[in-house]
Amino acid sequence: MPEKLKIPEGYRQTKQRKAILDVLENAEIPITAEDIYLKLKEKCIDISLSTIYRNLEMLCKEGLVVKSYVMNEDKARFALPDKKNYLICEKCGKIVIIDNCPFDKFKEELKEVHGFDITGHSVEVYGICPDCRS
Amino acid sequence: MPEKLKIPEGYRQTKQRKAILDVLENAEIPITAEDIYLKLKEKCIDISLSTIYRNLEMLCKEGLVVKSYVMNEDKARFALPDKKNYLICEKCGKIVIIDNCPFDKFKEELKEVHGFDITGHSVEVYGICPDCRS
DNA sequence: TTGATTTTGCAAATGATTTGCATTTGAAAA
DNA sequence: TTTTCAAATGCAAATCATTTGCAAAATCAA
Repeated sequence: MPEKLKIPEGYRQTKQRKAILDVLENAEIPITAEDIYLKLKEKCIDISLSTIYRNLEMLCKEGLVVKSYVMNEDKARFALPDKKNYLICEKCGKIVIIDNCPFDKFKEELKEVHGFDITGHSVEVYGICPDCRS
Repeated sequence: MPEKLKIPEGYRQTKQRKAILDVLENAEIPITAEDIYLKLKEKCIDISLSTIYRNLEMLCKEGLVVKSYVMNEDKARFALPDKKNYLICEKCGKIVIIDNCPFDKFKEELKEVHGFDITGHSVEVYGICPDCRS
């Protein structure tokens, strides 16, 4: 049961904003701006693409959403932070979320070696999914 | 001493192709198509951007080059596979290559859990570099 | 309810990347 | 070496995701 995300302090509660956040909360995998547009259109919520992009930008800046790119795709994908690490099948494009990303263990080591304070990371793993292998 | 990369079998040896590969071999970090264009212009090698993009696409398909995106940047970066994992400073944008990516150890686990045959991965880590912290 | 301010929608602008096509070039064959 | 032809290039135009300007609509505090 995912706790409902709140629109960050200082921003107004618009129905578009809430609708976008709602789509992101219910998405299984990272989705594109257009995916959001279409999903909302299905629910008869009319919203302009620029509004979607503007909100996505705001949500990323506030850290509620993470933007990423998939190889050979020409558009950005957006997801809540817990869905930012994923496997992509090179054949069919299927995306599977990696839970419990082991990368966290590596943060300390990175800090020691490079002196960076790590604030976040994004992992994309490519492979062939079971369905495509057979 | 990096061994000179060879243009893949089945493709012609053009001077543009060799020049692009040469720039990539000498790059410390992932670079953009335009970086390549400018670097070659410095060396008085005139080449069109479309040729660069076409070759980059080919090199990616052949696995000699890896494409990636950096958050808040609007263009793709390209690098040899050994430079595909990196740290990015959120303040100054500095990029530092991660050698010996620990992710390899995780491949087996991913295969077991999700059934994917892993073919590659890309890791971007964000943080604040030592210079920007102080 | 009002008013100041934020958001939105629309259409136009942007900018990286792609594509069509005529011309040039590499390399296999003669 | 010369010939031959598919592959590669350069240029300009086309694409297409994303951004931006601006007037109208919506939010929310007073």
